[in-house]
Amino acid sequence: MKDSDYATKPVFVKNFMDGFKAALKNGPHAFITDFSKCDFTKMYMHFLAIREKKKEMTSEEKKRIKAQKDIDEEPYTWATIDGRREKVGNFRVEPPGLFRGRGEHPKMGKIKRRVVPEDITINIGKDAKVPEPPAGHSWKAVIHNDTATWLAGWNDVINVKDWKYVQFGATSTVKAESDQKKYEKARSLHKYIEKIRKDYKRNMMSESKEMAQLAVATYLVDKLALRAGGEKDEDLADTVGVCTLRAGHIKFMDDNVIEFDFLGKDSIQYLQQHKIDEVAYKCLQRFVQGKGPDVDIFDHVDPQKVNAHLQTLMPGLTIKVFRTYNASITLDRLLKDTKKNDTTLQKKATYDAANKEVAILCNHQKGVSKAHDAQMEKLAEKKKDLAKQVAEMKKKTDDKNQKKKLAALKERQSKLAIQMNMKEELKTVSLGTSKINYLDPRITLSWCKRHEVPPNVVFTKALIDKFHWAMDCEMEFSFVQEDAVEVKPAE
DNA sequence: GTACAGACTTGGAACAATATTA
DNA sequence: TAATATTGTTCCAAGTCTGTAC
Repeated sequence: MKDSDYATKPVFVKNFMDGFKAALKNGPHAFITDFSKCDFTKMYMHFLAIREKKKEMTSEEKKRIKAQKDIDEEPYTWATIDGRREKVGNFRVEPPGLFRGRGEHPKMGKIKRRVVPEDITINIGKDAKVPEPPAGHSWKAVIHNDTATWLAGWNDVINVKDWKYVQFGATSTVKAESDQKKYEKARSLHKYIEKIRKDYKRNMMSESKEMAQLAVATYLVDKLALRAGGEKDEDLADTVGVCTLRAGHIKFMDDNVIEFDFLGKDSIQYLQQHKIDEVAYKCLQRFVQGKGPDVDIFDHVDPQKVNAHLQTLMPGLTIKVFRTYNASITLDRLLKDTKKNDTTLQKKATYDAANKEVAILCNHQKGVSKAHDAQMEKLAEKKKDLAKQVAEMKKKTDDKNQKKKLAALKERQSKLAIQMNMKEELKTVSLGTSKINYLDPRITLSWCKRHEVPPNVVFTKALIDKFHWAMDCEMEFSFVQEDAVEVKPAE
């Protein structure tokens, strides 16, 4: 924490000091009140030393320790549901520490106290043996709710209204079934999408402000894959989604182009310009008219209303289904460009390019790694060096292998160029999130079958396990069902 | 209709393991 | 073979959405 930039944020420092002072209040160190006079170097060095020691261990030592840890934890990693023994996801409670809220979170730096057995509610079958709490302790409660899938839970110690749950792991039947349902729902949206698009285009012109806002909000959700944007408490970071967009978050440019600039989930900036539907553009101008930058654009609707309207058009449809639908159908469409005779490596590049497109659509970002610039510089050095080698080789007219060597050098040059390009382009784009949450695995796996690409080229072991339910999908699987008519993306 | 608790999914960062390069 | 880069996994914060109570 010391070398992260949290320690430079006043809110963080204040919250931390409030907690720290309270902890010291009745002891011999109660005189400590000023953060700037505190020197945590000794503690820092201590933890640094532990980390160094870990690094120095031989891989055999590391393996031995890991194996022992696995044995110790084994009893806690399984639970039985409907007679099946299945993997538990997060079986450990969260350890004490300092709260690391994202963005400008008003509670960042608060001390997260230890969670004790007395905080924990156990949810277990009526006749099952209740796990023993640690000696001298007892559980807060033991309940038998067989309509919920969580195994244990406690009130979060920072946002007390929130609950934290112990859940089954990604490979479990409950998770697999719900994942499957999610993708089937997104897939069936395709059958309704034309009707829905017609509906919102018509309603944009409605006299009713609520109807018009409903329509424009749905349009933005469909076209830009934005999130719903529920109302948030004051004591959380100020982030927004469609329904909570404020006038200051959009700028009207020429030619029906709108610039969106707001902080979304996890305080990730959404900064994109889009040419949008002419009527929607005019509607938005009307919605913001006379409003200051801090006033809601969609003051007549909220996610509940949008979802209720969507459900009049398709059973079970909600805003987030559009994200899944548009992500999956984009992958489906782009993978069609895969060339039959390409090498596996080239096919993977096609896949990654499609994946990247989806990540940009969903605005999945990551921070630029600290080493990025240095790494790029290194590659640039390499590029220079290669250029020099090429120039020298060109002079060696007496070398009978000159042509061959030159070709090899050129090949290395082009590979390096592609590598540099990719690295720069992906420095802020996160590909993993859409793979885990938005892309129907059957699109990927059927593509693997058709193009003879082993699944582990595009999926990690954990993902292959998570998507076990999709492994035996048909080679001809198509996200767009056969009986569906052709539909173009939202304009 | 609205507010809120409850339950579950989604998300980036940190950390760990593995692969690649010098 | 060590240093560095890349890939994979874990952690836990932060969303969405449903059901219920008034």
